[in-house]
Amino acid sequence: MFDVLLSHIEDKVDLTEKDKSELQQFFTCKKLRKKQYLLQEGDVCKNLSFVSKGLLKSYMLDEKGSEHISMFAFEGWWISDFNSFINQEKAVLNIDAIEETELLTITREEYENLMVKIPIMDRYFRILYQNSLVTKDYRLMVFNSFTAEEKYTQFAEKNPDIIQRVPHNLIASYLGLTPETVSRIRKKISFK
Amino acid sequence: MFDVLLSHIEDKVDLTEKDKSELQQFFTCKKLRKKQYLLQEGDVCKNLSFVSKGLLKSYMLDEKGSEHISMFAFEGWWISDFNSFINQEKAVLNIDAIEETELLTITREEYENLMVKIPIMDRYFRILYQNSLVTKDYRLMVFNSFTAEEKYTQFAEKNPDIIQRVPHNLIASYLGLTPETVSRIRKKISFK
DNA sequence: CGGATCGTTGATCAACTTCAACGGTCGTGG
DNA sequence: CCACGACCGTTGAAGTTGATCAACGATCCG
Repeated sequence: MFDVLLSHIEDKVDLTEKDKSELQQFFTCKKLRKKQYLLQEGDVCKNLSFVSKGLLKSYMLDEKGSEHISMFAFEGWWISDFNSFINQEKAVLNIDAIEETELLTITREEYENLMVKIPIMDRYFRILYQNSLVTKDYRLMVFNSFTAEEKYTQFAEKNPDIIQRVPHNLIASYLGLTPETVSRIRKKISFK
Repeated sequence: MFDVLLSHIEDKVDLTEKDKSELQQFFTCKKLRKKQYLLQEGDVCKNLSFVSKGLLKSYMLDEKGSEHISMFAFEGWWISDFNSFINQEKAVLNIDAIEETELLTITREEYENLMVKIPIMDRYFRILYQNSLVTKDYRLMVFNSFTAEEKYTQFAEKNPDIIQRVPHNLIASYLGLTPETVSRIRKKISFK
């Protein structure tokens, strides 16, 4: 499972053999069953987690108790309540496993140490965050400008794999729509 | 104006005297009048720009020609169509100056060279992007979960300075609301 | 088998938008 | 230096999109 992380890092930066052997000790392996929490709101998010296998979702709960999904995390993705992790404040997000999941986690403190010990990791995370910002910018644009139908169709086009793997009600939540609305949109576009 | 950038960088990382003297040559100074474009959609975003003075907005236009503001950039902020800048694809955003503005800009190529020549800049941008992600995550949560009134009131609380400086119709656009709705919300909350 | 989960459909409802009109202020060019 | 136009904020009335509420069938899993 550690090799998933290594190859993910080596996609972005070059690691020496020394880097590779040092890297591993910063991370702890963790397994989650379906529906198991990685983080609950109110707690401080202690770890940044790399998904080596499985699938999770992060979401906030509104006053009525319904979920608003902020992201899915597949193999090769990182997940946390990022504000809580970086600033060590209370988490507003919950994170749990949609499928059985294997994680490699690093604490806030070790995250800082990692960059000091292996400076190229600054570059790795710089590039990772750079790409992540592009994605978030796009998603913000979708929320700020698109109709329900546009939201769903662009998502379905860009992410056919996710549509397959994740129940529609979760996709609805991710898009800021109700399951009913998504169902009706799917019906409508199936006529074409 | 260059010292604004320097002090912004030194808030996050330590620079040597050598770093500082080398840094300047990567950047070009640029001035914009009110309403002047920095970028128009369809063009490739050549530069990442640091605002040393003034205020800009970036926005997309919908099919009806109305603006959807994706961000404001004040002194000390960076702005670009980030996807266009990073991937050198066509921009979907327009950027123009709300006030008279002074910028320090760097090209895509020089941005890469900068990191190679001054590796601590990887760390700088890693931290910059890290903070930026926290902000974008929060904004996504607002879009995904909040009502119009909640959007406005949380924005007003967190950004009293922006409310002062930017016309309400632009704030409405930033929040994904109409100016009429914002006006009505303001009226409503003024009763309290 | 029985309960939980998921997707679907219909009817009603609420939030926010759209359209239209108006008054105030600012700044710019004649 | 004044007048005019552009821009901004406000208000009212009507319209629309998507949410809510309720019910039902299908499937999956323990």
